[in-house]
Formats: sequence, C-alpha cells, structure tokens
Amino acid sequence: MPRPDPEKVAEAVFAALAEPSRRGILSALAVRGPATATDLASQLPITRQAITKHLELLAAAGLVLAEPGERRRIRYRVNAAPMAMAQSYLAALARDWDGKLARLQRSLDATELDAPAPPSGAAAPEPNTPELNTPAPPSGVTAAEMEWRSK
Amino acid sequence: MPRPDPEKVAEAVFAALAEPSRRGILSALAVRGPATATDLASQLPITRQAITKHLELLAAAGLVLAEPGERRRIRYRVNAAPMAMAQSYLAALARDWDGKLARLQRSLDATELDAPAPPSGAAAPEPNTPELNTPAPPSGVTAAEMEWRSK
DNA sequence: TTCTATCGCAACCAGACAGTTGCTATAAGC
DNA sequence: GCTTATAGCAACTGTCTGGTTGCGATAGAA
Repeated sequence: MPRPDPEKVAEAVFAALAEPSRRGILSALAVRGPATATDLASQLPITRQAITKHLELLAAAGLVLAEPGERRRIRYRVNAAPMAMAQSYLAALARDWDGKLARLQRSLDATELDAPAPPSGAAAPEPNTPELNTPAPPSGVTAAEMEWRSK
Repeated sequence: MPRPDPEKVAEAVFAALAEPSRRGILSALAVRGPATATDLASQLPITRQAITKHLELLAAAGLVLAEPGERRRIRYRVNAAPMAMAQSYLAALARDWDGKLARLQRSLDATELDAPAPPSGAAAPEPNTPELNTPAPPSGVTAAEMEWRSK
C-alpha cells in the first residue's frame, strides 16, 4: 500500500467536512459512539440511504471506519487519523501565506498539532498532469494541486 | 459587525480548499503575488470567467482579499486569517475524537459494548431545527452543524 | 478621438450531488 | 417456518457547480 498523497487526503477531508449533513453524522458518531446507517437515520433528519451515501464518502476519506457486527449490521466509528494530514496541510498553507500569522498560530496550537512541519521543497509534479504551468510553491504545497479534473 | 461563526468560517474554508482549481488559484496568488482574474486566466488552464467565479467564492470565504487598482483592475491577494479558524476547528475535532476513541477502544477491548455513555450533557437543540436530536459535542463543535439546508 | 486592458452580466451546458422512494436480499431471532 | 432488523441496488428528482461563450461597459493610455 503506497503512502497516501497528503494533499489528496486533505482534499477528501475538506470535502467531507464542508457539508453540514456529514458534520452532523460525524458529530453523532463522536458523541454517541459507533452506529449503523439505520441508527443514524433514526437520529438525524435524513433517510438511511442518504446516510449510507455520506458514510461511503466519509469512509473513502478515512474519517470513519466500518466495522461489521452481528447480522448484517455495519457500525461506523470516527477515525481522527486523516485530520492530522488536513491539519498539516492547513498549517503549511497558513505558514506559507503569512509568516507572521503562521507563527502566532503555531504558538496557539502548539499542543494540538502533532504533525511535523513539512520543511521540504515542493514535491515533483504528477506526471499525469502535463498541462501544469504553475511552478510549485516552495512550501509543502505541491504542484499536484494544479491537477485539473479531466472531463 | 458580529463575530463570525467559527464553524461557518471553517466550512467555507473547507469548501474552498476541497476544489483543485481553487487550490491552484490560491497557489498562483501565493507564489506570484497579487493578480487580476485576467492574469490568473493566462496562467491557469481555465477561463477568466471561471476564475472570477472561484475568486468570488474564495473572497466570500475570506481566503482572498480584493484590492481595486488602476483602471478597472482588481487584484486579489491571499489572506491567511480564516485558516486559523479552520485549523482550530480541525484541532478541536481531532482532539475530541481521539479522546473518545481512546476511551472507546478501552471499552471495546474490555466488554465489546458498542455504546459508551456520553461523557457530557447535551446542548439544547436549536429552536429553529426542532427535529434535531443529536446533542452537541462537548468540544467547540456547535449544534449549528446540525443545521440542514432548507430546500 | 481610437485603442487597449479589464471587468461585469448573462446564458448555457454537462456532470455532480444531496436526498428520496421502491424493492429485494440477507442474517439472525423467535 | 415467520418475523424482525439491516443492508444493498436502483432509479429518480431538483439543485448546485465548474466551466464555457457572447457581449457590452468602463477606465485609462496613446
């Protein structure tokens, strides 16, 4: 299993968290513990199918883990691991954009941030995006973010 | 001007960063400095209008600031301030989940119980969402995330 | 004045997406 | 066996979104 692209992970996390229904699902799981889609559908004002769809996306982002239980039951529980990558990504962006604010931020979040600072230069551009013409930023932000969706 | 809802700010930041084109725009601005939509359109493989749309969203999220210049020129520059809120939000989530996860793991290892008692009391549901019945997490995550889009 | 550079408004399009409903399959429990 | 609980597959719908093209307006510069 190759190491996941931090930016892709961050993107998935951001997309997941940008949607209120999904934050609601995550919150319900965090507060009440692992639950099935049916459980969640009884707790939240959307249907089981909608919940399932969201859970699939959340699982793809790594923010929930599916654990098969008794019968056909599948319980989902929250998983904080991808958050670290998303946090790193944000921290790197903030640091890059505004050195002063980033330093302040670092001092404020010194106890929360557990990801090491990405001090290295830009990663190599992905070979499958040849139309990229924006040079990679000197920070951890990679040229991969120049990847445009091919339609 | 009332204090912006941290969760709303974070949501806007996440939505902005979840999209590769917008990350590309932000990167171009960060690397090359303030630019107009027309500048950016010449640097990136999408049209000026598309750029403009993205810039509007980025401005709404506070991630870019528009600075009118000479003629009709409007240059946009990156603004890191909202990142702090997004980072705080992520940090609070990660901290909250990790804590529960650790307790949950211990509980699972011991008894296989699936529903540990919630450690804190529930926040009052918002009066405009009477169907909400998920208690707010004890962290900075508010019941506002229970807000469902009204269609 | 004309020319150049940039912007804004508008319409259009295809695909994505959040949510719904209907139905069937499966895994137990009784 | 029947019943119950949960999941999966599928289709559908309306809205949203990323991107395009066309056109005109505006602010200077020459």
